[in-house]
Amino acid sequence: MDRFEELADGFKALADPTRLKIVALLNIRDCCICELVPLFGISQPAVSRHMSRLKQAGLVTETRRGQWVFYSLNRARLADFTLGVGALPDLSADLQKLESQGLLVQCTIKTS
Amino acid sequence: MDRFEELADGFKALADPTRLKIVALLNIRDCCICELVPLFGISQPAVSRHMSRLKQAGLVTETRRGQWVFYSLNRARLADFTLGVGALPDLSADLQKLESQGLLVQCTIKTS
DNA sequence: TAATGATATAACTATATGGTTATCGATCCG
DNA sequence: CGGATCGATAACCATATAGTTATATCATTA
Repeated sequence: MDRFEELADGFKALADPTRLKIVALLNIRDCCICELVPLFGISQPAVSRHMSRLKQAGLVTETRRGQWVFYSLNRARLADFTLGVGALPDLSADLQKLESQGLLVQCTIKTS
Repeated sequence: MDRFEELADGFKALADPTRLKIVALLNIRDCCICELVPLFGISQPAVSRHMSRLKQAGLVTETRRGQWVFYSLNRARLADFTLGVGALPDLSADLQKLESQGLLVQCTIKTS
């Protein structure tokens, strides 16, 4: 696969509004699938597959903590496509809404 | 359409290796369709539609000169998606190959 | 061990995408 | 005007994508 195909694949991973929102959210805080589901109007498997796509593009990494899998933004990789994270709208309000609804996971388990 | 959809549309325009090559080429020199066709293994209508996609995303502008339509890179717009043009491989060699084959248009008509 | 909860995967559907060939429109030139 | 060239559009086809529901996998906990 030549460089253009590699780059195109990366852009494909970013070429979806839901995945861009995921990136914007992970820029604020590591999240697990169950936190993201109520934010988007889509099913858990749909969120999971979006995350797989981001993972395959190297844009996120995962860490299992107990029964949850937390996803982190790979900012260095994101920079490869030089999407300035600052260019994304701030979604703090959405997270705050989740928190006010008690939907944020309070994970006390240490990273394995 | 919210900001995320707008951004996603822009990334979609960049999420194709042929279009990335077109961007890389336009970064070197304005081109018309007939110059690009022999560079890619695809038909003239296919190149034309790729260009439409880039045009719709605001990434290129067109200028008719006689029977040719020259396309220019909108670098400011490209910066919106902050793809550093420098991140793209240099395709000068391809253009030189075209030139050596006499396939570059020598347009003497002034911009209308 | 059994039940529960979080993710991932499978199978399916509808739409989007990227290619083709055929054809239309516009411009230039004899 | 008539022919030739460049580009755009139309119609079609194959594949990719993003969603769904159902189910499997893995970890926690009673």
